[in-house]
Amino acid sequence: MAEPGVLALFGPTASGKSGVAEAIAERIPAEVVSADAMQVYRGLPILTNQSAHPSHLVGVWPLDHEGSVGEYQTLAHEAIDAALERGRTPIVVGGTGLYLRAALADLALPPAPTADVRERWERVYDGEGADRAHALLSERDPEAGAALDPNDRRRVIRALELAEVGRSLRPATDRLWSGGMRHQTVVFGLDVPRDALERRIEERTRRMYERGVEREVRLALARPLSDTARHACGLREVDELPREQAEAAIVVRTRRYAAYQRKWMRRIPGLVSVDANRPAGEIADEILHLAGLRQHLPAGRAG
RNA sequence: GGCGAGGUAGCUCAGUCGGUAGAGCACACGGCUGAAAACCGUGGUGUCGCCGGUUCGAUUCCGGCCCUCGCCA
Repeated sequence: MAEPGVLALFGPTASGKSGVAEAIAERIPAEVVSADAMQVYRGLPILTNQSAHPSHLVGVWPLDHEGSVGEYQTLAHEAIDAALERGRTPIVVGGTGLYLRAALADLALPPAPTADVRERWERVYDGEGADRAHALLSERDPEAGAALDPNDRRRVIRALELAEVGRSLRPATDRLWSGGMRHQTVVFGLDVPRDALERRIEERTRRMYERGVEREVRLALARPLSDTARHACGLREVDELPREQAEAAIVVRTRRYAAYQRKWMRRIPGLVSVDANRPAGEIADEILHLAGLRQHLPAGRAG
């Protein structure tokens, strides 16, 4: 059996993904590739919980850059392929389900909109109403119209943009999770019981303040921010609320995000679930064993 | 101790001129194709503080008690 070319790690916030990736990288020649829509940004390392361990696609975009999955996909493919060429195992570590998927597969992403086209459809949606915009969409792209709720402003506008250039938001093929991977890949899901995760989230939030998020956020907000970066969990809370309230609000938001990530975990086909409520080294050993990868430097740990 | 306000969902609160109740947030579930830590959809999870009275029927009206907050002692 061929050894897997790519390892992927997915799990909710605070499930210990980066620690496990790091432990794997200590055991085999590997390179970590991040699949996280917020850690790609440079300037909020504490808030977005960037790890000190070297990793591709962490901190590569300035905060005023309007990022996208499409752009990320290209960069991720380059990083993964380059690591393979160096004879190292890429470990794709993600928090963001869509980004992880884009890194591993070849999503046929439709073209990006031009600014004026988007603006025009936004005006239609906001000016003539959701129902009118949705009706217009149903005329031009009945399939997309049927699939979307008129209230889904973002997608209705996007679908109208695509219809204008002869594309569709609803291509018949290339469903999000049905396509194949670009390389031989095993995806591991890190599983942590909810109450344990809750404690880790609380702990992490407290530490963010000890490490100086308030200053970090103040500096970030003093400069232009893209809409994407503006949505980082906790940015508003740290800025607008006193510490105690902000901490509570961030814990709630992070918990909700973790639930959302668990949802993604459930729909990744072939995901191998791993108990992550134990030391990172143990998890790394199990993952390497399950993936059929031999450890190169078992030194003091050989069994 | 006296006066006043209040006790309804996990939280903040609305409401029922007597027919066992509903918003926001939280939570659960589902969707998602160049914004994904985003966006959209579905779902009410409840001893209406406790005990008694009036009533066919009380969370609602009456009495008592308990608790919280404020003001005065």
